[in-house]
Amino acid sequence: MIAKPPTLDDVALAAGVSAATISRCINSPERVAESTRLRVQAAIDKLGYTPNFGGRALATRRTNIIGVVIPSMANAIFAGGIQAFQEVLARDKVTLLIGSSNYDPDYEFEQIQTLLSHGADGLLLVGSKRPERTEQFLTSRRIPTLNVWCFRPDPGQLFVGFDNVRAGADMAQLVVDYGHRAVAIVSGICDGNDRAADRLDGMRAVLDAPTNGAQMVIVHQTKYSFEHAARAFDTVIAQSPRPTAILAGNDVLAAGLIQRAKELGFSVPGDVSITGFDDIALAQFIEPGLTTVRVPQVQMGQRAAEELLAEIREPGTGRSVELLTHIVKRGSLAPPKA
Amino acid sequence: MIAKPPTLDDVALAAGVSAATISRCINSPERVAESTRLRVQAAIDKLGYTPNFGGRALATRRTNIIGVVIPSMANAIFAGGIQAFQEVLARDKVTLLIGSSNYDPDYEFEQIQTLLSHGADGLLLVGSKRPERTEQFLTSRRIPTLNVWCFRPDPGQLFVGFDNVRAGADMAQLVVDYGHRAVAIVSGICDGNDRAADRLDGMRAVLDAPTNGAQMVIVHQTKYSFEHAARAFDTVIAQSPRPTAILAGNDVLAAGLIQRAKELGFSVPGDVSITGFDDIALAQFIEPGLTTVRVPQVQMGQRAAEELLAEIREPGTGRSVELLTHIVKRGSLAPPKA
DNA sequence: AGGCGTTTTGCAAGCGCTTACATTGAATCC
DNA sequence: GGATTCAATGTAAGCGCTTGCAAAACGCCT
Repeated sequence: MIAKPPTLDDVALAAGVSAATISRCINSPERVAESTRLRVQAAIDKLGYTPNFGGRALATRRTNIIGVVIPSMANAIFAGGIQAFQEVLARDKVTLLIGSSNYDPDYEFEQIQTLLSHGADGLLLVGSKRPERTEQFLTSRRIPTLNVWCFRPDPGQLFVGFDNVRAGADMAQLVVDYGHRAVAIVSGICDGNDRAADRLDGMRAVLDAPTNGAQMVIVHQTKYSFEHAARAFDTVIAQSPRPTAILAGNDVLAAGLIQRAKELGFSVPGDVSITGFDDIALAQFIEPGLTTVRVPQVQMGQRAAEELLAEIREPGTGRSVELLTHIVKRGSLAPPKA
Repeated sequence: MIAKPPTLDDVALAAGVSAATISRCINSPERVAESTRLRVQAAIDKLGYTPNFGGRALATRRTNIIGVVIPSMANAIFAGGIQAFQEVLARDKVTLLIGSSNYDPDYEFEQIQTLLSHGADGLLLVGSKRPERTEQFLTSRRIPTLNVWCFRPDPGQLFVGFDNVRAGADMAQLVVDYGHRAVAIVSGICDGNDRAADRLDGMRAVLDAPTNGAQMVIVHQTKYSFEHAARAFDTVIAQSPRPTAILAGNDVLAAGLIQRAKELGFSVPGDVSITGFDDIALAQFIEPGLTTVRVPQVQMGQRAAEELLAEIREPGTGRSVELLTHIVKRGSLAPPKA
């Protein structure tokens, strides 16, 4: 015997008022007389009523659900930011619908469609560039969308993030300032990943600048995994001239590089310096500690939530926010020997 | 000029058929003639139609959304499992609504309510024990619910997990077998966290068994953070007799303990052995590598998805699954000196 | 050509909620 | 005391979709 959940009408009957009054009790209690409100509340409690989601969504055209597509849940990079994002949303009873794209633009598109077909009121996406098809879909649907982990002076879009180009350049500059002349880059795969591409661009610009006297030995792109990073190390270290520093596109890569380096008997930073990007928890536990770019994850998540909520409630009111990164110096970067 | 998204009727008009036919094209294409289906599909594409979520939810009483409440997104412990869970669900176009409880039963209850009020068809929860109030709410709503990260022979509930008691006992036994006699435990906070409590119970049972000749020096409960773990180390190491091994309730704690130990000049495992639990990515990067319990996260996520889907489609068909853990030996556990 | 069984399609009744508008009744003002 | 306000409540029209039922169309047989 399945008890069908009570509906508005059931409550209305029990409280001896019309359904509309119940609805008002829930959505704008101030428009209802104190006495009736109490009576209605009693009926609601007695029946254990909760509003039906579909009915409400249908009538209001709002779901209070925000969709999020992150490249991956499997590593810790996005976790902190999402946690902060969700905490802010939870205050407004807005909930997260989450999908992951595995760094694949096609799959990202699919996830976006799924999220929207599930009624998301707005979208949080990572990065700024996506295929034409996706962009079109997004604009044609006029869904409030906010991009994180990047920042571009693009008036048409909303960003809460930081300048990957500059952050990459900063790190490269630091490495050059330490005296490294032969430098390698192990980047994430840039195709379909503007953050990786931007970081790489920034690093490249510095290393290629003739005034720095540095040489970019090799740029190696690989997937974000410890195993791929280990293999990348083998390739990179075999170059000639052998790089005295390796700039990694993120901390996962850096961790993999360091581990492999040690495995092969290279000392870090003695034989080779290695830098990361993101400052995930891992960075401080690796031996040596990872010199890396700290990304203001929590702040990014919070601001993103605020701006996206604003944009959803009143299109046009969300603001783009540029956050700053800074380099955290630990032991993995040092001047080259001799 | 806001273009209202096209509705079924719009498509019907465009294709010259009735709305019902469009609906059937989408939901059971085999019941529609090839020729009309093509015509309808063309109209759908032309108008960029996507079904309205509220309408569909209202009519079918299904949302294809599954709610998940995890204790925290901020650390990596649950990420892998959730990723696997979501991958399986994505195949069936089911999406995840995620909330986090911050290890607080009250907050968990709130999140559960929010998820259900957002229309979740089913629920994935971590752990098995929750306050009476929560249990009642859950059963009164008859929502298909599956618990992960634990396994109990409770016929009324659905589990896909492992036996934390046994896993904890196994690790304690290993430590005793290595010859440790003075052992400390740094556990997560057990109140409201049955996984932590179970692990602790398992460890305790072994250490208290008189035949083992071991002594449990102290049990210290603390929050899951590196900082808390560091402080826990200070307390634990000051006991007398000084423990030669510390069993940590999870890897985050273990990592914090090891870091603090090294900071204070203790060698691990020379002066003190430290073990973890969960085998997160961090475990292999710490120096020394962490001896820990590997939890079959991915498998757990996948099976959980399958069983929960089954239970939702046909209540009573979901099965509980017990998975096995095993210990991964790395460098952090060794026999005591002398 | 008529009859039969089998698709294929349309009709129309909801699903549960919100909200513009109408109605009621009480309070306020000349 | 009657007109005027205004707050509190009710009425009813959707919101967009699914689905049981009935009608129509079709293929095939006699």
